[in-house]
Amino acid sequence: MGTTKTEKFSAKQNYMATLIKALGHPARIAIIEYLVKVNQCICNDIVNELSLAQPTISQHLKELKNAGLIKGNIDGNAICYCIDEKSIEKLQNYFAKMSSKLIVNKIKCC
Amino acid sequence: MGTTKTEKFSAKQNYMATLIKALGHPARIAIIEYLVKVNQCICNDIVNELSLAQPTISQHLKELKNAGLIKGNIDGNAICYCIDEKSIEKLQNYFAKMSSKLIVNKIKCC
DNA sequence: AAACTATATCGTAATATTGCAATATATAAA
DNA sequence: TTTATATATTGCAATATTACGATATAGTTT
Repeated sequence: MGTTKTEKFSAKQNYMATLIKALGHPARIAIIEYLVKVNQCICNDIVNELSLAQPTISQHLKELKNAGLIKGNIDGNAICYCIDEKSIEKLQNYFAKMSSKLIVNKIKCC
Repeated sequence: MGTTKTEKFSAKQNYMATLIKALGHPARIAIIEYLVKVNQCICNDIVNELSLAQPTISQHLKELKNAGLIKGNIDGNAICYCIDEKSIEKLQNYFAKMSSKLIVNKIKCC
């Protein structure tokens, strides 16, 4: 009890849920939006931009990275982060497809 | 401690996070995909489609409804659920805008 | 090497989420 | 009006998430 029953859903459904869940927090939305704006930055830039403690930002970055939403490359003693565009494209495609299906099926609800 | 610091983020960021978070679970992804396919249905149809207990489905429907992703209308002794298309459109627009910004800024990361 | 900078990890408290049995509520059908 | 059908709510156990101080790790600068 208490754990998500992933085995009951398709691999695609679980994958999309993971990707979407990683963005389901305002701090991570803010991080992604900041990265879109500045293209690339180091963790400390985000710590200065958002007012959350460094370990908190680090933890959010880890989740975004695990989900495949961002990439991180070592750059001296810092780590340079940027968006993994493919993941955003996947999200865009997912919702675009869903939207078009909704338009086609447009039958008034109930 | 332990609570999301919503006051540190913009209303738009918090709103998008709420909408996205509601979809960040495979059961809710499956419910939405099912609703896209069948256009409208009652709770019991979903209970039969997914293999989760009725109270679990009811709880997921509540979350989807609170986030504004679905609508529910009383229909006899049942409740007819359908997708609120506006919310899906918002998600589509959000990621489409983000994608186009990423294409414009396309500078190799790090 | 010592001091500085940047980030990750550990540990922990507070809180939230997930899933379901039991039960309540409300309409429909017999 | 009893029975059946459909959904919501309550209560609870298991687990996950959020946030951060303290600390570890690793490269940079002086």
